[in-house]
Amino acid sequence: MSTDLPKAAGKPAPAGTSTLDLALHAVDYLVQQSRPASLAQIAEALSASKATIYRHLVTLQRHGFVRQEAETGRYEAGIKLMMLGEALRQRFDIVSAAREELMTLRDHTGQAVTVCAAIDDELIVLELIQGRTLIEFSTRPGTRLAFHASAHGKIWLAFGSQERTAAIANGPLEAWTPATIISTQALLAEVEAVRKRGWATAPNEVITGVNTLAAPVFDHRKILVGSIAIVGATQFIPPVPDPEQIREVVGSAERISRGLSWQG
Amino acid sequence: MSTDLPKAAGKPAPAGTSTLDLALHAVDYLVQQSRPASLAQIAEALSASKATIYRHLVTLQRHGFVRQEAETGRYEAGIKLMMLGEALRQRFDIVSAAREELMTLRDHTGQAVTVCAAIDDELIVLELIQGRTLIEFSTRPGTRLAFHASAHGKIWLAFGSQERTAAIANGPLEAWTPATIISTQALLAEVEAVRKRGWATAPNEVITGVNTLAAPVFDHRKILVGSIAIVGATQFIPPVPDPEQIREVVGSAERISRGLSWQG
DNA sequence: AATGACATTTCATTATATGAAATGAAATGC
DNA sequence: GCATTTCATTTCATATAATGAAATGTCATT
Repeated sequence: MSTDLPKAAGKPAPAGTSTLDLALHAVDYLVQQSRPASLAQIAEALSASKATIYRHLVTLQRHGFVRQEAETGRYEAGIKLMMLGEALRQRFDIVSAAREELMTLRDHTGQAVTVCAAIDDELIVLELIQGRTLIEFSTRPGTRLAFHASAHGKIWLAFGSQERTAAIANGPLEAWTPATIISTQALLAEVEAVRKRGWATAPNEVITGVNTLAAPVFDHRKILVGSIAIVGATQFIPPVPDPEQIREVVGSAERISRGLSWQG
Repeated sequence: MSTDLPKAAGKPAPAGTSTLDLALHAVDYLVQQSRPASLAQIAEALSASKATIYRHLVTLQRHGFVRQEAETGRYEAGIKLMMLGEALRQRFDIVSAAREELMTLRDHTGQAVTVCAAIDDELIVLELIQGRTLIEFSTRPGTRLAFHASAHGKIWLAFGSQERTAAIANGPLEAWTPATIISTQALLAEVEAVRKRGWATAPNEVITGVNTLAAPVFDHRKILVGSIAIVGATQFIPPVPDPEQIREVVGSAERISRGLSWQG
């Protein structure tokens, strides 16, 4: 019974480095904690010895990923993570290409404006410009959105890769609110409708009382590279938005797309 | 970006983990690159073997710190860094305590509003609310500011720890523009003036043509926990700001401080 | 002074990361 | 269509480098 098929069932050798794995778990742990954690606490949470964790924290600290409270000696996540996050955000062409247009969109509609991009199986907010009323939930840059339960997500399902759309539609669809679409059929129908009309909404699907109106941004190859949206209370952005609002959002998206075409 | 020097004379053993050190350097490298990098390229840049780097990248990828381009197999920084950065930002009490007040401040002044906090020897932007005119440079959350060359920085020098103020004033003072204060004496005099009047400006000191007007936010123990500011072109925020602008900014800062007192 | 709660260091032990070279896979050139 | 180049990936023997238990240092609090 020679079962020497390496990748048959389980994974005996994950082919990585366990030292690094432990250290990264420590970073994750520290980010999750809202208060600085003691060395013993971290060691216990990760089932490692204090000495090991200590050495890793020293190295992480040298790199700025972790910082130590001067008074208590406790450890917490380092602000370098914020700097790295911002550096990463800047890499998306759409962020710089869209700036002025997004300000105009906000001023014309009065609503908050957001920009999203999908990377692999993650949909992430890249930009938020606050409108007249304060929108805080699920809109900060760095936030992850659900493909099936957000207007941005529907844009990506409608105009992004078909593989992703199939995978998402067939996967489990979590209900964020009672209005979230959780049936595969209903989702595919909605996505088809979005593709036809060129814009998407998600009234009450992320947070009850909040609606979003999104449109796609394409690059010079007509490949989807981002989505923009206005976000606001349902009283300002109705489930069926004003034609004027739709015109503004779709028009902005088209102008940004045109701007991206020039970069060849 | 300078992480460490080998400490020529003092300590022969740096007391860390070299494996982790290498992996963190890889993350730094990938964040700095604007394009995805090949395995060989990373290995060469870090003077390590491809096998080693490969294993580290696999582990980093499992944790989301790194991602691999599907087509080319090249590696780039992962969006998890953005998510961690945002999670970290949320931890600052002042961010949630100040939200509504900042919106009001923006609407009253029409200018962009920023919030900063200092951690150890870093001054970092935590929040930006765009005004009527677009302000982009040195104002994004996650950006690091110079203590001696920003209105936020002067607030921290005036109302923060005296050790830091002494260290910064005696350290090298880089000139960002011709107007940046680079003399220790001039800086200390300016800081003293800021302490007396309760607000700070930095006209043309960060970027020529841009001015910032900042004020301190204290917690219930009267300890400085943040600074808020309006940022705009010098034509909107003159080197000597309007009394009305000063009243708005200082008033907002005081109301946020009052809000923080209730959290005991 | 004595205690306790913590971060830090030491040190022997071996588990584990390592690099050279082989392999596989996919473009590119002739 | 075959040879060549350029990658990422895997293998494997070896020694480096990470590890945990326990000792030490440090700073409060009693």
